[in-house]
Formats: sequence, structure tokens, C-alpha cells
Amino acid sequence: MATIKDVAKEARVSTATVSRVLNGNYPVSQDAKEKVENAIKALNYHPNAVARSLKQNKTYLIGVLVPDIANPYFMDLARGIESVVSVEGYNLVFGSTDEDASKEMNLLRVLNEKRVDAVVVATRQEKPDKINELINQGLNILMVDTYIKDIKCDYVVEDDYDAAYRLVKHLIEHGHTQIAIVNGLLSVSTSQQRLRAYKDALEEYGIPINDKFLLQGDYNRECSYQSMKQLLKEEVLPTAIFSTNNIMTESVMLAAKEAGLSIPEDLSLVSFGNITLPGLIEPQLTYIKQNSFEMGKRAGNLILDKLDHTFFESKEHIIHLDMQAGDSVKDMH
Amino acid sequence: MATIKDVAKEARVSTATVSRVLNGNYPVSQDAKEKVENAIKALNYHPNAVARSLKQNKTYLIGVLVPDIANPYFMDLARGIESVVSVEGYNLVFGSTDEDASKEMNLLRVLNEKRVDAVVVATRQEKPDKINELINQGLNILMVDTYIKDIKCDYVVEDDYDAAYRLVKHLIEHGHTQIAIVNGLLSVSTSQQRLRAYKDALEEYGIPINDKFLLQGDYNRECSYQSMKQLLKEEVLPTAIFSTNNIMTESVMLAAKEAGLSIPEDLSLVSFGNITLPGLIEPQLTYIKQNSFEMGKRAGNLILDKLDHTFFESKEHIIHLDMQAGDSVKDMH
DNA sequence: GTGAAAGCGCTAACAA
DNA sequence: TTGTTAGCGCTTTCAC
Repeated sequence: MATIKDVAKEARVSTATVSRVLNGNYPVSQDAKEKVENAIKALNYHPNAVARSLKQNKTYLIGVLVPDIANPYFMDLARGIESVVSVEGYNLVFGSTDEDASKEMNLLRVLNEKRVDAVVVATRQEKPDKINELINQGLNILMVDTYIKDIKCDYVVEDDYDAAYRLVKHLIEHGHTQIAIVNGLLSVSTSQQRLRAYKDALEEYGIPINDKFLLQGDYNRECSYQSMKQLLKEEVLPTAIFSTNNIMTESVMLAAKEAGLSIPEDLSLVSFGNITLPGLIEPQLTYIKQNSFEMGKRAGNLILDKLDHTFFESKEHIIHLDMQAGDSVKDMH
Repeated sequence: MATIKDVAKEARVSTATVSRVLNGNYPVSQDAKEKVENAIKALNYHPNAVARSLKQNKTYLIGVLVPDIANPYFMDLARGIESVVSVEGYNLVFGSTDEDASKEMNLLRVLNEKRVDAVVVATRQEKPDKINELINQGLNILMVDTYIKDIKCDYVVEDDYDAAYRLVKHLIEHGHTQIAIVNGLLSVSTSQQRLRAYKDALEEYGIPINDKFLLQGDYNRECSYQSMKQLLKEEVLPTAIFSTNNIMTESVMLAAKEAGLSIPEDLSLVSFGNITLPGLIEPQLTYIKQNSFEMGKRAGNLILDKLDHTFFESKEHIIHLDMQAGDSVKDMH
């Protein structure tokens, strides 16, 4: 494969001149420019970005770590990031962590060795020490979706507490008092916020908290499905469910359907995030409209900012979320 | 950031020895090894993969080009590739082409400059010349899903013709003669195969082809939705639809629902690929079970093969697909 | 078993 | 405006 030296020889100029034509950052005579351009075509030359990266200490690579690339939420996030950074010539390097802490640290290490210019971490494990170590070594980390105390980096997160609070309040104002929550892992900040909002809302209205109605999930399909199956076997059923993410909402609907319960007649349902095929499924959900594409764009912009200016204070971006009313909640009055 | 030189100095050995400890490919004395390992820890050293790539002419990066990362089919494909190649230390670099030919060529060029070790192209544009040029320059391309004549590289594709034929035959054997097809862009090999199978099956049974029943889609949501809307306004309706991909099947179901037609009572439906939430939606589809995760794994293995052995003849892998019977087809007998 | 040194392909400081 | 050259951080040949 042709190198810059070959081009220089072919065009009878120095490698410096070729580099200048390539990058257009220094003045070059028209004559030299043409000679170089002809040589490039003749040799079918394509610059080696690896060598450039080594010299410039910049790879134009941005790592993206997500727990589950099969969740549309994270794909939209990735697309949001890509839509912003690709304009500046960056490419995304992906890694799925499958919620596995060691896999995650390993990927982080590899991405660091590959000298990605930044990495967006949308993940749920908590290893503040290890991650801070990488940050101190100069790895540029941006956390999205989840906030982990003690990790010293920028964030883009959604306003989980507020949105969850409104969702539960919505149920209560429709006369529900027997409300169950299907929650994610409590090690994750989003789950913590959503649970706290749930409890605060109930307390606000003087509704006692029933431990049987606190269902543990892990934001994935299987676990929440089993929890629901279990719940629906109990003698005292809730009249409403608050599901804390889109995937688990699908499980809730499936479990309800299989138990012969229809929504909202037998069971009301509100969800943090919408399901995949709302148009084809009855009823229309009442849910918190998440917009991970937008979140990705913000993350992308934050990164571009940071990569341009070398100094930048740590930032926290909080995104406000709206509620979309559907017909999945029965009025109990 | 610490370099191999710093480590060598700290450990009082040469950089060569450090490199040997790092890679474990040459004998090193126990004593030297320990000194180096201590120095690495003390300096918090992380090798620079960019420099290594330059020297070794290998990046451990594999490009993945898909038209639409929001389609679960392509995500599963990516996961399949990742599951295989990540074991050997490769990372995936993504690019969504959005069905845009110039964006696609541009991404291919950038990935080539970044010297990815290979690129998996699951895309639908046809630029044999440009792509062959890159291949001739040494870019290692593997095409999946779509076969494009005149591009000289390996393939992993599904047996579209055969599977589509069985699907249409299934409809005919259930007594349908008025069968419409919702097809993708005809510039794509998969669409060509599926359409050919449709026509051949009808012909085989002596059923005339009605041009009004040949609906053009583009494998995306909007276009197929509009085509269906249009079709359902006609005076003569088909009794069955053959949808040639999962996304368009969702549109077909949505359009039918909105037109007040129920499946299979008013309209039978078979699909190439399943929809997203089969459990929640009535009826269960009769469809061709695609397995892009498996296809991704094969692609990954093919790439690993090729990257190990330097010489390898061009290969074509064809994946056989099974049909899954559901209850979306009414028996007309 | 170990070290010195060349060189991967490029950029940029410096000199002309 | 152009050329020369050092050097980015690593691997690997060659000599010891």
C-alpha cells in the first residue's frame, strides 16, 4: 500500500509538502498541489490514520459502552451520539457489557489502550475506584443515563425522580391506592430515584407502602416477567402497576395477558418509557416519554466541546421528561 | 501518560524486555519479569495500541456498516459478530449508512483510512466499482445479508428464494389465489430473490400475476404503510399478503388494523422475519425465522479465519431458513 | 536472556 | 513556499 513517501517521490516533492496538501493547513503553491494530487490518484493513495493518530495523539474514535445493545433505548442513544460526532469525523466503537462488571472494565481498558478520544458509558455497574483511576490517567469519560456517585466526570441524565413522581401521582389521582412498582436493580441510580419517587408520592397521599408490591427486576425481560407471574398468584392484587422501564413493561403486559387480566379494566399500568410497537397493541400506554436520541445528541455535543477546548469543568446535564397520557389507567372514582 | 520507555527506565531494563514481558512471546527471566511488572504498576502504565497498530499493521478493529441500526435484525447481526470476534480482542466500529450511497462510500473510505482489519457490509447500495477499488487496495470486505453481483468478496447470505417460495406456497396450499406482495427495493438482491420466488410459486400453480398486488416498499416503515393504505382502498382486495421483511410487516398489520380488517379472518399474512413483540400481538404470525445473530457469528468466524491465514479463497455462505407456522393464515378451503 | 537500534507512516518545528 | 529531520510509542531483528 502506497505511503506518503511514495507520493512524494512520484510528485517530486517532499513528504512535508504532500502532508500540507493533504491537510490544507499550510500554504502550498498551485503547481505543487497539482503534482501531489496527480500522484495521489496515480498511486491510489489513502492516508494512514493510524500513523496520524500516533503523531497527533488523537484517534477520532469515541467508545460507547451500553449494557444491552438490543434495547432500542440504547440504540437511539448511540444514534444520537453518532449524528452529532460523525459530522466532525469521529467514529463510534461499540461494546456491549451485558450488565457484566468485569466485561465492562475489560472493555474500558481496551478502549483506553486504543486511545479513543472519549468514551460514553451508559452502564449500570459501579466501580468508582477503577473508573476514577482510568479518568486520572486521562481517559475522557462521559456518563449517560445513570449517575454514579463518586465517579468524577460529566453526566447527561434524565430527571428520573420528577418524572416517576408524576407518573405515580397520576395513578393516585385516578383513585388507585394499591400500586405495585416493578423496579430495576437498586445499585443503579435511576432505579433508586424512581423508587424514591414512588415512595414519596405514596407517602404524600398517606398511602401505606406494601412490601409485597415492591417487585424487583433488573431492567430485563426475564426477571420482571417472573416477578409479575409471582405477584399475580397472590390473593391481594394491586389495581395498578408502575413499571420503571420499557422492556419490563413488555413483560408486565405479557404476564397480565397470560393471566387473563386486561389493561386497564383489571389492571392499570404506567410506564417509564414506551414499548416498541405502540400502534399495534391495546391499550395505548400512559408513559414517560424518554428521548435517548436527544440525550445522545447532548452527550455528543458535550464531547465535542471537551475535545476542542482542552480545559473544561465537569458538567451535569439533566433532561426534563414529559408524560404522555394514554388509556392504560382506569379511573377508580 | 507513561510510555514503554518510562517503564524500561523505572525497571532498569531495555524497552525490548518490557515489550517481551507485555506480549509474552519471547523468553524473559523471572527477575526481569518481576521488575517490569512492578514498574508497570508503579507508573500505572497502559500500552498504546495505536503505536502497536502502526508497527504491526493491525488495528484489531472491525468495521460494521448497516443501513439502519434501529432495525433489530441488524443489531442482532452486530451482536453475532461481536460475540465471536470480541473473544480475540477485536472491537467493532459502527456506521449507519441510512440507505445513503454517498454516506456509505464515505464511511468505507474513513474505515479504510483507519485501517480496520476488516469491514462487514450489510447494506443495500450498489457501487461495485468503487467498492472493488477499495478491495483491490487491500480492504478486507465481507458482505452479509445482501449479495451484490460484481463485488469480489466473501458473502454470508440467507436462502431468500427458497424461503420465500415456501411461504407463498403455504398461502396457495391454504387456498389463496389473490396474494399481494409488499416488497423492498428491487435494486437489492434479497428483494429480487423474494419477488422471483413469489412469481415462480404463483406460476407453478397457474395463478395469474396481478400487477396491482405488487406493492413497492423500501424495507422501511413509512413507504410500506402508505402502499398498504393505498391497496386497502381498492375495490378488489387480496385475501393474503406476503410481506418481505419484519419492519414492513408491522406496517401491514397497522394498516390492516386501521382499516378495520382483522388477521386472519379478513386478510391472511405471512412474513419474512418476525415482528418485535410477538407475544403481545394477535395473531401469531406465520413467518420465516431469520437468525441474523447466527449470520453475524458466521461472518465473525469467516473474518477470524481470513485474518489468521493470510491467503483465503472467496467464499459464499448460504444460510437455510425455517418456516414457523402461526395462525395468521386462514384456510380458504 | 538481553540490549541497541531501525523503522512502521505521518506531522510539524526549523531552516532555507 | 519548500525541504530536512526528529520523533510519536511500539516491535523485532540482530548482535552479544
